[in-house]
Parts: sequence; structure tokens; C-alpha cells
Amino acid sequence: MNNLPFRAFLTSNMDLEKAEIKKLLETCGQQEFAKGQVLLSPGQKCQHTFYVGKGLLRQYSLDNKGKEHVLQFAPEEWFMTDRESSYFGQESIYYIEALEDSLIFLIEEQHIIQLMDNFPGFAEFNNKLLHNHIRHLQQRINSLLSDPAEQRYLKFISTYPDLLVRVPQWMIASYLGITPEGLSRVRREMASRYDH
Amino acid sequence: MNNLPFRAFLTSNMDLEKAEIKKLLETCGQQEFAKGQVLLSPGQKCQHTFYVGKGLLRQYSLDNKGKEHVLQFAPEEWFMTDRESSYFGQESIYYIEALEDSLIFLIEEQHIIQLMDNFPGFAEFNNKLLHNHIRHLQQRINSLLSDPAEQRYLKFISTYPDLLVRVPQWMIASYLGITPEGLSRVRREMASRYDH
DNA sequence: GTCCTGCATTGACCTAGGTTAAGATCGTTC
DNA sequence: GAACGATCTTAACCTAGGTCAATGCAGGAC
Repeated sequence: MNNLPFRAFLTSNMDLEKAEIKKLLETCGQQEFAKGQVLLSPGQKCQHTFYVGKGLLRQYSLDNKGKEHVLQFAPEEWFMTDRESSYFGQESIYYIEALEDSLIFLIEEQHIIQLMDNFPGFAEFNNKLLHNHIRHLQQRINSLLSDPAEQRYLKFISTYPDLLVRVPQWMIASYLGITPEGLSRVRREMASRYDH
Repeated sequence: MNNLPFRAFLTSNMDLEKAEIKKLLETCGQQEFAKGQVLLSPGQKCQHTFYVGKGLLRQYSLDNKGKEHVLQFAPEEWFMTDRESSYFGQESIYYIEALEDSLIFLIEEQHIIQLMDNFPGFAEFNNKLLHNHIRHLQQRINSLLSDPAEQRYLKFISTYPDLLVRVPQWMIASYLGITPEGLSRVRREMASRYDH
């Protein structure tokens, strides 16, 4: 089984022992998703945590006016799941979609629990992921409360420089909480400040 | 030691065994904070997780124009900490302040790790807290992206009806991401819609 | 090639909410 | 009770960003 990307990540980044990594890789499936394919839809229960070996995922919601709102992007080496749904067993209100042809490793929620029970290193590893997630969400909220659109865009660029070229601009706008037109204007104003 | 509020919470809400609860209560201190007292300031490392036995805490940041932005409130039976700081060992950029005279139980970060290692029930308990936190943050982001101010206010009322009377209105406005004047207007418009 | 379809940009106009400044209403302190 | 500070409200005005509609470009698909 070609689980190399995931194995490499687990080996290099986490304090996991060989046995733990082996067990994790054994219990998780892998699947290719084509660009545009949907991994999770509203109304479904999210059964997996997705690890992105190759490609790019996004999570978004649809408001009552039919407008999309991007909650997260997940490029290579990121995990994505709807924890509201997978952990609490509720029906999700989000979409998760592949933005590129992607190689995804799927970890079932119950396996996570099993692994945590049996491997202390894995519990720690999971703990770290959760804290990382919380840190990101908290920073994002603080930015949404404190920063005007241009600041948020600048922060996005410096935090995710690679996404800038992989993701259409209107999705970045959506992530920032503004319209595509709004982002276009922000960019124009930034540019006009430079060619004096 | 009068740790009754915390003990009662742990006993009723979590799948913890007596030994685990005993251990947790033994290792955590408790302290009274007067209204207005600050538990954490920017630049400090957050050493504790705070459990609110009585009273009310808030976490907020200060932007470069000197404006406050409320990230969270924590009334009775809630936990509060700056996980960005306590878990990752960074200096905090937030304040945590008591909004009322409060009885707080303090759990040191290292004790949490110890407890997680030694008591599987506690690891699960902690895991649940983290997921809950993530759920809240995610819902808040989605609301900030999707909802106009009035919607956000209505959601706040239905989620935290008690805070409505315990927290000054300008702090609620700050939590919602608008100015006090803005919230005042929203309320007026809501009211005017009812006395036709 | 031509015809799509999706994305980015622009400009004119609009609106939700920010800003400023002035009261109104309090609970506190002396 | 007078004086004070904090909170909330109101009103006039302002601005960041939304809305709408038009235009310009790419790639594909054929």
C-alpha cells in the first residue's frame, strides 16, 4: 500500500513509536478524489478525519441566501474533518470538497478513540492536533474582530503563501469574509499605493 | 478545602472515576478574584486552566488602536485558558479578567499532562473539552462570516441568555464584532419592528 | 478556429455599521 | 445632596465594503 506521504509525515513530525504508526496506517484507508468531488455534504454524519497526502480540500457552509463561506483550506500534510459532526455525532452543516485531484487518507472516528486508548503517544499526538486547530480558529476570530479586510488579506498571504496561487481568488475572499469584488478592490488599492 | 462546586461538576458531567476526581481536586488550587482583577495579561505565559466555580471571566485582546475585542466569556461551570499560550508555551496576547467577584479553580498545565498520562478517563474528559471548544469557535466563525449583526445578536441571546443581564452591553457588542452604538441601533430597530 | 463557462476586474450606486459628539440615566463617593 | 464616572442612547455624518451590471480574459470542448 502506497501510504508513503502519510508515513513520512507521521515519522518526522510526531513523537510516535513505530508500532503506533504501523497501527495507524493499518487502520486507515486511502482514496483518490477528483477535483470538485465532495467528501462530505450537509445532513451527513462526518465519519472520518481526512489527512491530505496530496492535493487540497476546503470546508465551507452555505447560508440561507445560497452564499458559500469558506471555513478552512487543507493542503498537503493537513488534517481536515468536521469535528462538530464526527465527534458529537451530529449531522454536519458543512461541505468538504476536493479543490484538486487529491490523495486522502481516511481515519475513522472509532479508530481514533481506540488508538488513543491503546497508545499514549497517539493521545498526545491527537491532543496536539486539537490544540493547533484551536489556535488557528482563535487567531482567525481575533482577526475577524480586529482587522479590516486588507489586514486580513495580508495575514492570509503570509500564513498561506502557497494557497494564493492554488485557490481561486473568490474563495480566498470568502475565507476572508468579503466578496470577490471587495477583494479585487482591496488588491487594486494596495497596488495603487505602490506605483505611487 | 471548599471545592464543592468543582467536585459537583466533575461528578455529574464527566465519566471520571472517584480516584481521578480526587487526584484532580488535590492538584488544583483555588483562588478568589475580585471584580475587575486580571488573571492574565499580554506578554505573560498562561500557566493555568481556569475553572469558574462562581463568577464570570472574559478573555479579550487589545488592537493597535487600543480597542478591546472580546473572544470569550466564561460563566459558572466553564473552563477558560489561553491555549495558544498554555499549551505552546508562547507569550499570550490576551487578557483574562474577572467580570464579577469569582471563585476560580486553577489547574496547572503540567498537571493536566500528568493526569492525562495516568488516568484514561481524564484524557477523554480533556478531549471532550477541546472538541467543545472547537465547536464553539467554528460556529462563531461561521456566524461572523455569514450573519449580519442582528442575527449574531439573536444567536448570542439564545445561546447565552444569562450573560445578557450579567455583562454590560458594550462588551456584548465587542463580542459580536460591532460597536456599542451599533448594537444600540440594532436593538432599536428590532424593538421598532414589534410596536409596529 | 468558434463557442462556451468560470474567473477577475471595473464602475456606479447603495447600505450596514463606524465615528463623533451630545444628552440621559444610573449608581457611587464624598 | 452634589459631583462623578460609567453605561446606554440618539442623531448627523461618513466609509468600508456590498450589490449589480458590464467587460475582458482565459482555457477547454467541439
